[in-house]
Amino acid sequence: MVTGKSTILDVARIAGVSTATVSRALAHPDRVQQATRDRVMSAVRKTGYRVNPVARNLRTQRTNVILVLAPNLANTFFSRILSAVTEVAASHGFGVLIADSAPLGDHDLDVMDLSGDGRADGIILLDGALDPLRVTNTDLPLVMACEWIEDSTLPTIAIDNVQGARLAVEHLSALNHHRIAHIAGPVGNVLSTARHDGWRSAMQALDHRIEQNDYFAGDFTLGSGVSAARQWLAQPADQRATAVFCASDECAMGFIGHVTRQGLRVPDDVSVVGFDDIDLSEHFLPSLTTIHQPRRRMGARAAETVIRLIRHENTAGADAAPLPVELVVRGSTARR
Amino acid sequence: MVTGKSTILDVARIAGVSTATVSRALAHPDRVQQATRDRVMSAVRKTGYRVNPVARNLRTQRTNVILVLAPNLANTFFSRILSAVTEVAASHGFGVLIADSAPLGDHDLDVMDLSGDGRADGIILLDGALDPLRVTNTDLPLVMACEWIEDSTLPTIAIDNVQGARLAVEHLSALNHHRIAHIAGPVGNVLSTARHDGWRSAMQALDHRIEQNDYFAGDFTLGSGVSAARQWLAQPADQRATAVFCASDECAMGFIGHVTRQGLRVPDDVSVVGFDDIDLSEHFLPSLTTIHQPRRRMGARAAETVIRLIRHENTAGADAAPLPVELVVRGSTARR
DNA sequence: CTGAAAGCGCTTACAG
DNA sequence: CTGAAAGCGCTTACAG
Repeated sequence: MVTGKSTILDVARIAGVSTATVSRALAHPDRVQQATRDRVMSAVRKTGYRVNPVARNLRTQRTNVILVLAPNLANTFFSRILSAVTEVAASHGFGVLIADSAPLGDHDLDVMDLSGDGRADGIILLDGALDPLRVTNTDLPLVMACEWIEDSTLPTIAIDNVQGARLAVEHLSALNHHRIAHIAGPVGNVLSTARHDGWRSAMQALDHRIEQNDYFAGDFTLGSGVSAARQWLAQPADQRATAVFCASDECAMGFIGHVTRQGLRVPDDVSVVGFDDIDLSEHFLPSLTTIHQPRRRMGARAAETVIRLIRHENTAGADAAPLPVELVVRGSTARR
Repeated sequence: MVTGKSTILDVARIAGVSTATVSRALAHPDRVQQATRDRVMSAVRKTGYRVNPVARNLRTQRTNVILVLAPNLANTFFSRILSAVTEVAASHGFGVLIADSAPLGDHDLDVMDLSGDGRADGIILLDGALDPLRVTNTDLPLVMACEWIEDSTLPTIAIDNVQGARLAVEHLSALNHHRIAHIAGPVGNVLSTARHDGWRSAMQALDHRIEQNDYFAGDFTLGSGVSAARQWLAQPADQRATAVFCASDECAMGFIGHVTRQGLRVPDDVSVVGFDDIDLSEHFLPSLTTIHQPRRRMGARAAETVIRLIRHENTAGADAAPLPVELVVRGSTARR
């Protein structure tokens, strides 16, 4: 019997008790007499009453929700992280709300925004390009995950991107490749920078010269893999890098797709390594050699960390060592 | 100069005005004298004040947010829909919050939940398995998108799934395939059912018999494509379907990946059609023939519809005809 | 075990 | 143009 939205007062009237009792019957059933509780519950059913979360939040100063701010929901990389966050949060009694952080960058969020206090008890920020001071009003616990902010002291869950790049380069080098090109991620992004650095330093450590044409700009997308492939193909065949390390799996797939359609073969004509190990990588043709990121663990750890912060529990180890990455050798790389 | 969280009262005191004036200076600058406004703004800056959205929502009974409930954030299919929703919403002054609808199915959300009134002004529900009566407290405008609920009168934005399946089958038939198998989506899902029906009726209309072994259970995932491929391969080579229509692109990629790794070739040995046209489909090897869904348009239309509902504007045409699908012929299908 | 009352942080008629 | 006051829908000490 649902009729319009009813408040706690409606329920109280029907049950013949005070609103305080209704509230207690719902939140602390043991603190109200059995008979009273029954009357309340029946009134709740009769009215279809549900507590207004906003009113409750305002009163209790808690929301039991964690807000996740992601830079790009169109990036398949985040999905598994989000589901891990949701799971862990649920097991601690928190709900998870997700918002695209891109709009926040544009607008002026000085005074009003999606993320402010009151809507959430804590924030997980996946976007290293956002100024966290602008994201939240001072007091809200905030943890960074995946990306990070240089010189900040925020608790951060991330992998060792430099090491990931190094593993890729060493693998290729061990297969006798010396000319190893790199297709980078978006300029300015911390992940791009770290992977780029890892590539450069590993090349140097192995005494492989980096040719001027072996760096390709990109942005993690399929499309950027395609356009890098075009540029690479435009180089004289005998002067091309024999292997390519891509800043993301999607980019690698774009590269392989284009190059293959142009008649070359991977890995026979060129070896390719990705980064991320998204679900599709093992099913791609050829299956993709890549750097595995523990996405579930990152999500879970991020959730645990904010929750601990929210509860003022010991946070030691929160910003501990980066999570380990792993080289997964599959079909897109071969001995030269 | 940010020091703890400050309230409107702090600002008022510093500016030497009432809280009413602070509120007005922020929300309706034109209604307060220039000089006063300046004092308020400077106090705002000094305190780092941001309005508490929860308090405002409670007072105004509006949130300016739209909540999107998605069944599975790990499904790459939703990302583009979500970004379209976010864009359109932003252009109308609404923020978008996203939540995983899966946990809602489990728990008892009779009394408290993520989606209740107060947190959002309207809901876009992408999950046809959820009972919308339980999702929202009566009054919140709700529109279904992608999936729908049989026999409900909710405004619904969807494509013609039966027609999509039909296009796939007709394409394959025109390429001289008569044995066209189907790998289905999850049982009970409206999309699965519609695509399955479309396959069956198209086969019938074309006078192609459906062999008992030509239906494979699945669930839209890569993995389900792989296991269908195993079953298909287990059939005697001369008794297998020569073409497969998959309920999703991911499933098709899983099928192609496995079958190729087992030494067969697509499309030479078997033609495959997917459904969705996700970003990767054109880059996959072979590129995937599939049914294109206008994901951006669906997201945009869903957003426009809820917003119109929220504003009590004319909703005519909201549940108009389904959006058109389109066959995209690429490399995974060939003449038999 | 239950109720009256205060208060969470805002906004908005209503006066002036 | 500005302020005092009420009220959005709850919860929680505090009495009884």
